[in-house]
Amino acid sequence: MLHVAEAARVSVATVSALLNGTATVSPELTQRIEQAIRDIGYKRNAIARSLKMGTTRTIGLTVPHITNPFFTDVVSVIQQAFDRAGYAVMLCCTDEDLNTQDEQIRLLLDRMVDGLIVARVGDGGILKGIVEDANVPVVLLDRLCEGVDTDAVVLDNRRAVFDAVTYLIHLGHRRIGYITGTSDISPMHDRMIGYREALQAAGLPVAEELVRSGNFHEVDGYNATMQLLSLHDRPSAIFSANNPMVIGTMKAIRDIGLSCPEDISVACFDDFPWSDVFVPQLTTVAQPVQAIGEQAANLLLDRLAGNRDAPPRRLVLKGRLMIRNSCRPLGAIAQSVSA
Amino acid sequence: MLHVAEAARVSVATVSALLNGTATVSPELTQRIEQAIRDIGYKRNAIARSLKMGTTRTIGLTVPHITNPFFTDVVSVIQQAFDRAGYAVMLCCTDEDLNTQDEQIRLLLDRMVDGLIVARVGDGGILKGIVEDANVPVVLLDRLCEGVDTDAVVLDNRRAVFDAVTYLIHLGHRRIGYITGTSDISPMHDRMIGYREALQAAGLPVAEELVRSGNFHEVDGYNATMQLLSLHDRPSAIFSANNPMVIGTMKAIRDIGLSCPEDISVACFDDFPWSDVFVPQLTTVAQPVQAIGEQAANLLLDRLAGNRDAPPRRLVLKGRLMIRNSCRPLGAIAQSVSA
DNA sequence: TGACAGATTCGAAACGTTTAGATTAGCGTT
DNA sequence: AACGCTAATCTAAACGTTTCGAATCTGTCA
Repeated sequence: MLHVAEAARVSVATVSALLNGTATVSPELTQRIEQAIRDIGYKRNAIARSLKMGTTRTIGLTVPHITNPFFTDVVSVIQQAFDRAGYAVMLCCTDEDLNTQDEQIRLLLDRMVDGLIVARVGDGGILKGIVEDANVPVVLLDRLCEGVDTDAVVLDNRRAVFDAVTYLIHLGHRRIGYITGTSDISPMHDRMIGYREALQAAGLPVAEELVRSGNFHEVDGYNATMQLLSLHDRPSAIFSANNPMVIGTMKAIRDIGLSCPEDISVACFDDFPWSDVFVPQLTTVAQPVQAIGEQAANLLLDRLAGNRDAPPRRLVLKGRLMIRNSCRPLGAIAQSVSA
Repeated sequence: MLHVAEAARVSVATVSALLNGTATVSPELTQRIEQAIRDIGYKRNAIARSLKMGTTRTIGLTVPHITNPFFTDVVSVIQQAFDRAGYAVMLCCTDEDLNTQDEQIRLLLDRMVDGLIVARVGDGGILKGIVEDANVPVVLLDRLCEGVDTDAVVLDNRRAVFDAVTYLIHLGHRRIGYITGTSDISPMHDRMIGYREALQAAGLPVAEELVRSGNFHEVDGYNATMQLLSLHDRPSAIFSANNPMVIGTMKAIRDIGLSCPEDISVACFDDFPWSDVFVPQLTTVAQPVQAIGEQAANLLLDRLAGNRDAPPRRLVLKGRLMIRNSCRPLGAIAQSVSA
């Protein structure tokens, strides 16, 4: 900017005024300055600007795994929304590890991000302190956090799983395997409640051996399914907690020599584009990813626009059961259906 | 830092020296300073640091679509690599649009990223000028760019498609539909050559009506497949350019009432975790995503480490044909196989 | 004619660091 | 006692902006 100012024979203050439109500058100087900018190929240094202004127009976004299609989609939506608003997005993957998450958040905070969207991992960590300091607004995505009172967008997980399990029960299933993620995050907790309530509502027992948990990876789903399938009285249906884990479930079913839905019915959380192009077409609980991403972005953008001291807002969205053909009717129902 | 210095009764220079280890500071002052840092909860402002140092320890990464699993995986690997090196990653999606890409790159450059990894889109744009200015190192990912001479990591696309099509020919297929992306980017160009060469090597004609192109989206794959399937003499096999497009292909096959591989064989570019868990298990060309991401990161990290004027390096990696059961043998071969 | 208002433009401080070079203190030598 | 050397610390300038308040200029009006 100094060079531009010299070349145009004006002060840097005038260049700045023109660039920001903060004061009127005469046509003549405007012309000279614009010419100088073109000649020099000047680009404003956003770092210096950030330092002075105290805002970077950059936000931080952390997710456990970007390769999980649910997060991929949400990240994509969020990125677009902030892009439209002129913000840059720094993306971090925490790999479901609390220490990693804390490091990443520190990294982002060091770089003075204006706000944070966090699909958190583990419990606690530095997140709580950050929200309490209230220097940078934080929006929780997908997962609430005990004792952290801030804006959040989540699914009605309890209800979503309740509906899915109830659907399986209506098909005649009595022993329904349930594969969950690590229990320390809110969605897994709520979904488990939905599972139990659905069984109870139908007067069915909750058999603890039918509940398995894993750390969200394909291999965890595989192992959990193997365990379920080698039970003496194995389940006739399995509900799996997310996309990577259901892939493990399908592989386990294949490897053990069974097939879906003939021998075992499968449903899972999270829908994806190819859910219905292969055989079996998977019955899933679709999350409104577009809405989730947009709402999270909007909550943060609203804070960034200055609405700092409104009370924390919590948005709860509804999932949608996508019934396809990976679950088959059992017993009497099967007969009436096939009749 | 000023407050810390005051609280510890030292100068800011000493605090800085301690923090950066650029000079020895006495045990006594060290202790006072550390105490003050704890008391105040001081965090160094990376923006001010960046301004002074001229480096942000942040890189920019642009991809056409993060929801394409290929890019998702590569982004994930790259993000991890830079995270390990203490860099932050700003992610942008260009949506296969040159103007968007130019805007995003400008946004990143404004923010003084130290380097750029670009899976480019369209042709030209501001990319060329940036590489020539040589202020920030650029690594091209997946796609080369005419006239832009810089580090790059790409696949041997010609060879990969040559192998895949040759495989189909060996199965007895003679009319092989080919669905490509927009032809202005290098991989699509090279792959097309691979397709033609494979046909020619087998003495087969290249029928132009069997070649269709689309803009990488599911719907484009759907439309292209519909066109291929409604040809008078329809192909017995289809090779589809990427993951979203092959989903469209599978949907079109289903909607038209055919099935794969019985009526039509399908293969595609890019492998993904669930390629082999559903029916049919897709035959694909797997790209070494891990290696691609790591190499791209390494090239850039090397430049960032100061190796600025080494000549541009171009890494060409090999794809791998993953043979599954979405392609069936035809004619005489089919008989000998089933015999 | 002189004072005043409004429109432009400018000088300089500030944002929070890093760092070159100056200063100071401590200590062994001669 | 004077000197030089080393180690520790400090002063102040710089990075590239924004912005406050002051300065200048041009008319206008009493």
